[in-house]
Amino acid sequence: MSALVSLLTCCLTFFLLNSLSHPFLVLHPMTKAGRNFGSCSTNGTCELGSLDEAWIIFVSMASRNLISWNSMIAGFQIGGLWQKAIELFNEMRKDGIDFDCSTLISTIASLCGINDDNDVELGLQYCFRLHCLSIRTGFFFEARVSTALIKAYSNLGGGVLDCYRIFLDSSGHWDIVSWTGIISTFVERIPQEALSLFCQLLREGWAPDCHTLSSALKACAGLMTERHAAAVHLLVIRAGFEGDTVLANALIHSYARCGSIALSKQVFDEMEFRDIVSWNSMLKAYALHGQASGALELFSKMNVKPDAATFVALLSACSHAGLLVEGANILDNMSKHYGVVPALDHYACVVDMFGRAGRILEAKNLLSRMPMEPDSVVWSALLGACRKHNETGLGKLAAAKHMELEPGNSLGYILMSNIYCSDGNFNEAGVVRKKMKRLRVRKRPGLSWTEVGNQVHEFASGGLFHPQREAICGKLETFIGQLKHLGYVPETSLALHDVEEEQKTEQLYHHSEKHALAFALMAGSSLHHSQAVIKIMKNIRICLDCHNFMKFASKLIQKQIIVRDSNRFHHFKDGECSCKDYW
DNA sequence: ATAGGGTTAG
Repeated sequence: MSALVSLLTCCLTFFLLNSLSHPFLVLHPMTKAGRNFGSCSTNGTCELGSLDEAWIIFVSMASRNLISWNSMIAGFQIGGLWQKAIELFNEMRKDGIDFDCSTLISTIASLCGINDDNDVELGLQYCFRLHCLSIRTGFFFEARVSTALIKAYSNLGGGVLDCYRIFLDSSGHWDIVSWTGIISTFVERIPQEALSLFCQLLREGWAPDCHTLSSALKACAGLMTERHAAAVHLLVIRAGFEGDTVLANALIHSYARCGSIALSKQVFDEMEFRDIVSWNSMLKAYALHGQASGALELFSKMNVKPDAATFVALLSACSHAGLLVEGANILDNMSKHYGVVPALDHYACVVDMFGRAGRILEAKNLLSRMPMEPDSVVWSALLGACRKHNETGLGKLAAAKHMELEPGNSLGYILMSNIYCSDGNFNEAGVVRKKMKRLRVRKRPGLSWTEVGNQVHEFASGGLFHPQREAICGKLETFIGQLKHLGYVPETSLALHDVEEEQKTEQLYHHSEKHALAFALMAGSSLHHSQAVIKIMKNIRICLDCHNFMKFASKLIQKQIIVRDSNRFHHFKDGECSCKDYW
């Protein structure tokens, strides 16, 4: 009898394996025995035919062993059918079958398949229950179980601290995979912590592998610290992972985000096998730095079939550089020549492109010509354009649409209020502000970072929180005085409130990037902290005044200032910006 | 036989 169960289980596994050899699924022939199942690619969906066949065998089995159950759950997990996986796990427990840690791992991992916001709450509940169950049964202390839990919580938007708690609770059972799991949880939200965990891992004598290293590189990309990226690059070389395509892709991305596009190109050129991500990463690097010609030239050399991301990169490059004709052509031809149908993000790029250039009408026409309903990103592109070119009528419509589609996002409210302000209609502006307050919509606080003396310093708007606030404000004041002699005039027309002129100026002076620059200058006056280039990164877009400020500053201090805002890079040098004031 | 971590994101 048990021989029959084994045989059927083998069949089931066979079908599952079959379901995994779908082209969307990547098999890893080099992985160790027992992990020959492969994994889903990001857009991968399983060929359900074979999964169905596995299911038929599963239900027809008169008796099942633990492996049959586990395989079936794992099949659902890899196929992204998380409800089915949970259901089967529950059924298994109802039948009184003892599960093992593989069962738990697959069930927990299935929760990573949740991609509908409406299911998140439920997913978190399942996650918590499985977490408790793991602790009760002792399986929690299997590194694979706790790592799966970390990933599942993290994917469901759970708190980083909750994830970290799991990591700490399972201490003593860590391996390099659990380290990578917790690092990648931090990377998205608190890159500095991710990097510090990576350092801790090194100090404790663990050997990072390709997975760990690429997470670490992503953290460097987030932090904009080239020094760190270069250090991790050295580790990559020392560990002999130079041939790893994913790692090289991470390096390209990371160097580009750190402002060193030349290093990105070097990594790209030295690669032996470039995949679609390599090309796209390099194209995105050019787009990020406003080098549209570089992007177009690289695209012409591309020997891999372009995908949707390729065209987002190209279109955003055109948008950043104001190449209207090229951009419009690309949008028109991408479907015809390359079989990639324009999606929302492509339209958003082109609406943004026209809008930036002041061709509001074309932006608006494109928006109404789109074959699908514009989403909030498209509307926000139009909104930005309306603000830049004082198109108040259309701006109000765009802001209203944005508020409707994303009532929790401050953007629509703020721009709407700005439009009223620039019209001098302060009453209406106040109404919008109040509505925002009533709905408890918070503006995303502006933050800037800069690295001084091997430390990354964070600045909030208004200089709040920084221990040297007083000194920074003092420095800023004298510095602004000097800039005014060079011709700097504060740009107050876009300030947010209906307050007196003087107060507006006051608020402008406290934008976080100005504080960051003042701090870098203070530190730079002591010789051992003097830097050739000052790099500042910012979480939201740089405003017109700060942009102007940085131009004058670069002239005054005779140093290059590089600002990375949420959108792109600005290289300020001798009073000018690489974006040619077009952004 | 089944089982955890990585690269493009405005």
